Amino acid sequence: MKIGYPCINWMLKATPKKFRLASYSEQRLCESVEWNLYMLEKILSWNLERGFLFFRISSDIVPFASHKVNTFNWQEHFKKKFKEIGDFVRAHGIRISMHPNQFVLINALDEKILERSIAEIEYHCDVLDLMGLDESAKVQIHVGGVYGDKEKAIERFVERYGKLSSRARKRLVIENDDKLFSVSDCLKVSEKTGAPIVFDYFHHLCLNSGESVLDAMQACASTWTKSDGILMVDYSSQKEGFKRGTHIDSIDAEDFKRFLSLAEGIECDVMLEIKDKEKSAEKSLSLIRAFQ
DNA sequence: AGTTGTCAAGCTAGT
DNA sequence: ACTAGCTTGACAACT
Repeated sequence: MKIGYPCINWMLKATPKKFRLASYSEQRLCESVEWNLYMLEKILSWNLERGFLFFRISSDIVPFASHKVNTFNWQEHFKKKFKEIGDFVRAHGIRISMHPNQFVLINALDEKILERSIAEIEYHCDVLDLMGLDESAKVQIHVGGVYGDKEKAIERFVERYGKLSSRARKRLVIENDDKLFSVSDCLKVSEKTGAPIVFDYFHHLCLNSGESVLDAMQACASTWTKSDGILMVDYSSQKEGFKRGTHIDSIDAEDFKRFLSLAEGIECDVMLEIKDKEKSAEKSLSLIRAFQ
């Protein structure tokens, strides 16, 4: 079981450098990407020293990567650096994921939204391909919107999925969300597309069809083939006193131990989606050691 | 130097 | 009709 956290390391003050569309320039873009790649290297070695072998790379690593304003061939320009980081990742058996944001909706009704979504997915694939990572490095998205008819929304997802590039289909995985598409909905999508399912533990507690965590998790695990690697799990828990679905600021030891016993025996890599990032990740490692 | 409004993109539920 | 929330800060313009 590899443990990781998403995108940011607070201790290293490693947050991706961004800028506004209005300030776009090639120089600004290059400066940002250069910094972001430098920080990514820092994070990955920091992680390795402490035993974190799972990491989610921020979608902001290349600002405006899929925006039409960006005509710069950043892929070519940063090829060497991406490859170098990818070599490090492979040499140490680090697992990588990426998670495009909520604007990526491949079941959108609007063609323009679909077009932008595909461009964004292609960008994420570019990053992982440039790093030279195999198919176990994934790009995770949610099924998307319901648009008043869940069955039709699923059908649209399946149809659109079939038209994606083959490299996108190799990387794309779907994740159950907390409001619209549960694990059982995702299973329907997975059956028809072959896309593996990332099991989101917290989302499953928010939205399910009555299945146990174990059953849901096993069902998700069975959607991953050998080349996909083992099941990816997103872990978080409820921030008490806030509305359902709000992520906790710091890991809840009891809840995490409960998760560990529920997940016992299922091979998986766990991403801790918790606000204080590496701090909770470090706590989780000591909880895991105590658990074993 | 410190504060604050706003940021590429969309959906849904809640006010 | 409008906003918070989502993977959520931090850029950039203003005191």
